[in-house]
Amino acid sequence: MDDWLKYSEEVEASWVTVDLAIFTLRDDQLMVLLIERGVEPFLGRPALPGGYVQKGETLRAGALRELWEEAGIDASRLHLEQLGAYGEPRRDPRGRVVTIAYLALGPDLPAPVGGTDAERAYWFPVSQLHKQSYELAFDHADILSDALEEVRRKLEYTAVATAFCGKSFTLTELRTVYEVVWGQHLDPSNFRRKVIKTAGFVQPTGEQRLPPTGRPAALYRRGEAWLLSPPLLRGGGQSA
Amino acid sequence: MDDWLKYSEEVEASWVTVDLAIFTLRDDQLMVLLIERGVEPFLGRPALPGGYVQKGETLRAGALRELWEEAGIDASRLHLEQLGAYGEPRRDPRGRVVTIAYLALGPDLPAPVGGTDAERAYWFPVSQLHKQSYELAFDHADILSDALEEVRRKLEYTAVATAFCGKSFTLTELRTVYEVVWGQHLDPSNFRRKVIKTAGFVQPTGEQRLPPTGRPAALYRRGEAWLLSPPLLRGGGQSA
DNA sequence: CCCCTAAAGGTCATATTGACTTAAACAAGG
DNA sequence: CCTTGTTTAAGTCAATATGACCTTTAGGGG
Repeated sequence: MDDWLKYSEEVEASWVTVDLAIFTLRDDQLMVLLIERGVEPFLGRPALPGGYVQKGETLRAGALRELWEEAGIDASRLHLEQLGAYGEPRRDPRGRVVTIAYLALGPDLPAPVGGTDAERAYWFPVSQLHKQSYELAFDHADILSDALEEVRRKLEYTAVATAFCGKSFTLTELRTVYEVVWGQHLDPSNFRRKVIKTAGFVQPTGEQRLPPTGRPAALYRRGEAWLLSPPLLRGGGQSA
Repeated sequence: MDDWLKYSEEVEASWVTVDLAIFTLRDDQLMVLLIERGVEPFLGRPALPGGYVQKGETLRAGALRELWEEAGIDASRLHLEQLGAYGEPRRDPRGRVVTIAYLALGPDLPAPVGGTDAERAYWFPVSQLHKQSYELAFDHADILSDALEEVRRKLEYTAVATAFCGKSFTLTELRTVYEVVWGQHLDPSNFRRKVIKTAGFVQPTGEQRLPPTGRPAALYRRGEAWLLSPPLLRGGGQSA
């Protein structure tokens, strides 16, 4: 640690945290997990779940642990990817805190339970975020906004939409993911055609599922491909 | 800082650094800026430029400052975007150091000059990186690999290729960027057609440039669009 | 058996792509 | 001042993909 000395005036120790923007679909709405902060600063304010990275812990492991501690969610089944680092000097009143934001997606997840630092945890509809009175703690509004944009873009050129579905799913369910996340209607027929001919996106399980009414739907599971080529572009309001 | 106390056993102070993967094109080769480390650890080994973030400094400002200090490059004209955070517990032998990696792109840049912590700085051809004997310090090989993949993907759906060109450029120059970065030949005619009809990608300046021989080429500048729709996909080896 | 519903599959005009050809604009050389 | 070489620019065309529809199929319930 010798060569740190000459920086003693300019370099400072930092604390590193992880924050999670975790999304799921509940009754055809895109929901994000928020907590009500149980400690200062921003006590009582809504925030993304997160907390300090611990000794010897990878960033990813820290994200998984915080999700479990603050909301009782086992993220091992989730899609989890890093979003980026947020390190504005004054983003945390307690000192220099750099946070690594993670993006998580999962199928219809259980109601979360509050944890140690979180008074309570709950699913909140993304569509209601703009409502005044909903000011998130720290710079979490920025993080959440970036996370949303990332999800919407990733639906286009990766198979990440399947992370919102169960192990097997119908094409209608998959299309609903796109419709809800993009907030636009897609033509069922054209959507089916594109998805099926996109190599490695989905593969039929051979089984079926009965809808409440109507013809049985074939079930699919994720294919091997992660990157979609060609991608499913959301053009300007079209239908597939 | 009160609530940090209860974590005293598990939470540790960290040092935050920035590292830069900066690319440019020099005589039709993709080059990355490397430095030879002038201090321990990894003294004498090649590495990405980078260093500690200072007090009150944003991460981005730290990246710009390090680039100037270690290679004498003024990055204010460059395209600079965050790549992600790398925080494996043992990635730095000196202790817990989390680095925020930045990706920078610029037009044919001047030969860099060595700085304080860098014995020397130099442009290195990306194509030569796999060569054994070229083992970068820390986890910089991972960062560089991620940066390369990011550049290649971003060429597809953003106008970032223009960052490799000067203020005005010919379509042949722009095409060369794609060809060098993707390592694949593109049909000049089809490339022209796509670029021109992609709204907001480029706009003609009205001026021309005389090539060493042949018909004058029209000059273009960047358009207003950042996201390309439709994107320029690199399919499977085709021509536009 | 008939009706309702949702899935699955088909049609068709238009737009886009990839491969290729042709025309245009300069410099140099005889 | 006409020819040649070279590079940019523009055009052709068959194959494919897309967007907007329509039709058929396979259930359940009355």
